[in-house]
Amino acid sequence: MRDAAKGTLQDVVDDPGAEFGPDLESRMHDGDHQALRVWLRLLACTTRIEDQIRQRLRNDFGTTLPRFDLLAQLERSPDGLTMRELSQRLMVTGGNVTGITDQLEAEGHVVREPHPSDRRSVTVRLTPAGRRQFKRMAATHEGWIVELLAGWPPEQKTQVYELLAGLKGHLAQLDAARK
Amino acid sequence: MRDAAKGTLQDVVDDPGAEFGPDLESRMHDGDHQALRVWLRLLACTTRIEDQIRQRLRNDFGTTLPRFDLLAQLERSPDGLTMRELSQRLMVTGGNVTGITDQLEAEGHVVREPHPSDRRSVTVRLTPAGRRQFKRMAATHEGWIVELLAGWPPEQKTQVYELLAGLKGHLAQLDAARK
DNA sequence: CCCATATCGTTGACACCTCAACTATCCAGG
DNA sequence: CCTGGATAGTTGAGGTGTCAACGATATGGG
Repeated sequence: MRDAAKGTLQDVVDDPGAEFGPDLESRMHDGDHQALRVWLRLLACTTRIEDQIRQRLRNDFGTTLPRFDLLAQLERSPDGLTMRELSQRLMVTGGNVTGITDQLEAEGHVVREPHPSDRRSVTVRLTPAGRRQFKRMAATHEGWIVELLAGWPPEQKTQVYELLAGLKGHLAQLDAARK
Repeated sequence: MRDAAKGTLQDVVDDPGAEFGPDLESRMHDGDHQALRVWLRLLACTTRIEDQIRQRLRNDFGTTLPRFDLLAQLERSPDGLTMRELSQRLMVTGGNVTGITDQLEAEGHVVREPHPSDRRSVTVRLTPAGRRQFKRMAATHEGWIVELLAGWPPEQKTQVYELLAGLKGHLAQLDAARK
């Protein structure tokens, strides 16, 4: 650890990470590994964007990000999804999906229907009101994302998108190897 | 919306985002804006890494990510930090910092001390035990990050790091303009 | 048919996180 | 001095998230 002559580190060390005010990156040390620097910056950016979206969803639509996310998944699955499928797609636990679905059901945005062939299972479906509400939010939401990501010209967005594919593939591979 | 002849979109549309199994990106539509695609992939990657770290911190050290983050901030501030400073650096609310500090204080990892000149304020400081515990975790943690980001060769890490600087600057600018 | 095993969804305990309200304290203008 | 407005930290309510335990149902091997 802390091998100052590591070579590949040098190209990134010109930036101690303190140029945009104190945030997660302020936990960085000069000798820290390149990967840690990248990770903290990635995390800081993602968190900031997520906070913006959460706040705007609250102010403009009186809803929350997880509710919006669940509606978004249902909206592109006209036949509905099981709790298990929702859990996988949202990358959260089943217990969590139960709670969010309870909320959305109480609001009248989704319904739970018995699964035709498997009595353990439940199919969650968008109501017409839920679909309307989602469509109304989705357009605005997309505008927010465009605004928040305007720090990148289109070519750079493409570049990031493709770089992230590499990371995503590696993470999926680790996941598969871990089982 | 949904202008199929937008041109700058084309370079990224070859990838419907369904190649790594169902996750957040499965909420994508073919006509969606490039920014939305980038955002969902960014979010999916960050979430996956965060989940890994959270799980390993739990299994190997019986602690949580927010507690680790708070210790990390204190570790590089030998004179301690006020609740306000912690709140800013961790990018969470003050009430949240109160709770996490309560936990860490009960565990004997940090202490609250009265601020010398401002009686409203509190200085939070690492105890020797807290410092030991953090150092033990930090080394392992860095290894995890290196492993999880191994999907990128060093040049690509540098590239991402620099691309994210642009985004971060833009977001900080939006923040400043919004007040 | 029966049973071991696995899966689906829910529940409860607990941690995290935000917001809004509140107390205590500081500070600047009168 | 002293009063109004800002700031530091805490509290409580409520949504989000995890994990572990649980009942109900499915399924495949005897």
